[in-house]
Amino acid sequence: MLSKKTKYGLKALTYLASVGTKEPVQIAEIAKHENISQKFLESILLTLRRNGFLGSKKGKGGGYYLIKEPHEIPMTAVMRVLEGPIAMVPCVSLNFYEKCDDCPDEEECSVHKLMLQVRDSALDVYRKNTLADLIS
Amino acid sequence: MLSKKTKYGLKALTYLASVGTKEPVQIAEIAKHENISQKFLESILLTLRRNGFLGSKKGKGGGYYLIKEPHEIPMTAVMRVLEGPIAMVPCVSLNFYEKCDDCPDEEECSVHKLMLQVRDSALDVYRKNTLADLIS
DNA sequence: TCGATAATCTACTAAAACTATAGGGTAAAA
DNA sequence: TTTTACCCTATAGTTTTAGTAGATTATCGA
Repeated sequence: MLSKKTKYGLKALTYLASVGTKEPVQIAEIAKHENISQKFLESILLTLRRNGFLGSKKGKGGGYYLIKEPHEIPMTAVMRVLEGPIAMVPCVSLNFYEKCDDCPDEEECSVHKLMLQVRDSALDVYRKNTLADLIS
Repeated sequence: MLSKKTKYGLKALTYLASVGTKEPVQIAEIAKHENISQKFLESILLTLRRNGFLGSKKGKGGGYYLIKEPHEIPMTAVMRVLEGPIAMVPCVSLNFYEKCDDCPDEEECSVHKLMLQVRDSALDVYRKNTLADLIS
């Protein structure tokens, strides 16, 4: 299940992209437009800023804005920051690999075999979608 | 993240399939072979039985066994029973559809648009894999 | 320059939900 | 009467989803 954090984060990014301008947009405006708890959104936008997706400006006329162009923001990057690993099991993760402690042989493991395919197919989708593709 | 319930369930099914025979296999044997907490596995096998994947036999010589042939068990069915909906958001779920209460227009929603593709790609994988495909 | 105001930033807390597991007893089959 | 699945309950731990309180920084008007 997709976490609300990711859901809200995606919606916020989409909103910022759809606004188009590089002018800062206030948290309150995003929260209201997308029906998101403002305080929760606050922390989400913060992590998006810390990870290089957003810039921010304090004080009057402040807010958040996209640093890059929407078509330069692949969903792989967004998902990894908001939702974590794309793989459903650490043993098939590209960026967060971990060996299963219960599994003696990865090559023989049915879960590994299946989840490798799932990861690849999800990766395909996330790679071919940028933020620009999600705006209608 | 894949739950351990699903992981263990898949491993148990794979083990039963790899044994080949229709003879009942005890919970303890499966648990030991796959390094699974026996008590936890117990409840997992129970739900697999209730959902028509396994048969069981009590008493001496009892245990669990596959009801169908491995190639007749698609991963879609297994995943839906163990992990729940394949979709990451209810609004793109085929079998568990629910409207988002915060989202005014699904057609315009970026999350909807992205997760629809993710669902379809995952569905592809699960549909073309049966239990038989996971045995090496 | 000095405050007032507007906004982000930070840390702490907490309720709720979910996950994984353990315990103990019941029922049925051999 | 032994062996096994079955069933119910509890619980520790983790994650999620926020809410609260205030600090910090930038802008603007006087």
